[in-house]
Amino acid sequence: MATWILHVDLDQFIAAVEVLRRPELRGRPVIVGGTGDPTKRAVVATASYEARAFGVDSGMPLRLAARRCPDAVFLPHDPPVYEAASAEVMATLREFDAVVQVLGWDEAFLGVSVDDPEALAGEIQRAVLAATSLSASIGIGDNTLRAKLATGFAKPAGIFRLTRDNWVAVMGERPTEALWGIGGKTARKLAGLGFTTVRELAGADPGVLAARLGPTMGPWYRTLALGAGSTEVSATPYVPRSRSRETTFQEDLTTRAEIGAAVAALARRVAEDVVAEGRPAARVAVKVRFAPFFTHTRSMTLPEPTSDADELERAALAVLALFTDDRPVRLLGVRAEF
DNA sequence: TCTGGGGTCCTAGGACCC
DNA sequence: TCTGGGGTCCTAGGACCC
Repeated sequence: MATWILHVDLDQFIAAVEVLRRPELRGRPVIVGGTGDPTKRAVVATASYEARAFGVDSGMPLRLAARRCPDAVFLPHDPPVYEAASAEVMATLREFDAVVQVLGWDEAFLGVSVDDPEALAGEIQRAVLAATSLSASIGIGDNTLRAKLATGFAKPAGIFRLTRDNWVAVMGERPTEALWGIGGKTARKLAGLGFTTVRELAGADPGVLAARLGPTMGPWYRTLALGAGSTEVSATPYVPRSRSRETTFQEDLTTRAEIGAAVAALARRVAEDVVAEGRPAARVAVKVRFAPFFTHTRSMTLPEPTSDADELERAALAVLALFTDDRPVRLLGVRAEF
């Protein structure tokens, strides 16, 4: 039996969960994000395929989404409901003889040993659908990178296999940004070096990449283009390195008093999360996004790690005091690092 | 395009120490 | 002060992902 990595990814997950509890919305453009009011400061969490046909996608400001798709149904983001649906899906995946590594609400890698991975993928899709009424796409790969990218070709509701045998044929002429780990900024830098496609990046000189993109990241981008990825899937529970809370205000804050009060409130929410973690925080960071959209972060190592709400609040206010800019503030955030 | 919230990891410069 | 070299910690920022 051979070893395979399967990447299971739910289709339009958040929108699909919302449609399950409002069946009358099936087939309509549905956009989930913020409070569901498209005139507010917020972005799209997930759009249904019907809404995507209008050019609406995740991360887009709700106001723009409303302009592109005025007839869409806008719904508020409701994380507890998605967490519950996600837990059901993951429990279903764990019923299979597989190592399950959860990547987020709607994704997981499965490490499996089978002769016919497509047959297993089909069984998984049917089991998830039966248990949750949700549709999943499944990528099959000989490592995690290829399995993850394969899912993109499987959507919606399909199965696709990507291995060393078809890597160049499938990926070679695609832009470097198609790789998992290369975004727009890096793609532009790579293009500046003459590497536009995955095939070109695969043939790049690691030394050139290191000089321009850093000693670790530069050569790593080339290995991505070669299709290299981990063959290990780990079920080890995820241990967070930080916990944070942030808020974008509908109206910019302008006074020191209201900014201080908001940071104190965020610090106390973070303190609850730190207590829930059961480990003390070692650093505190404060993020300030000034109008129109300049973001700065300042941080401080605590004299002693702590989980105490008063101490974390005091530390957050001390870090806030390091900011001297008095422009209006549109976002504040507090992060605790362990 | 008036642009969320919650995370991770890497880079680079300066402080500090031996 | 005609003032090296290496290691580690702290901090700010960047890029990416879901």
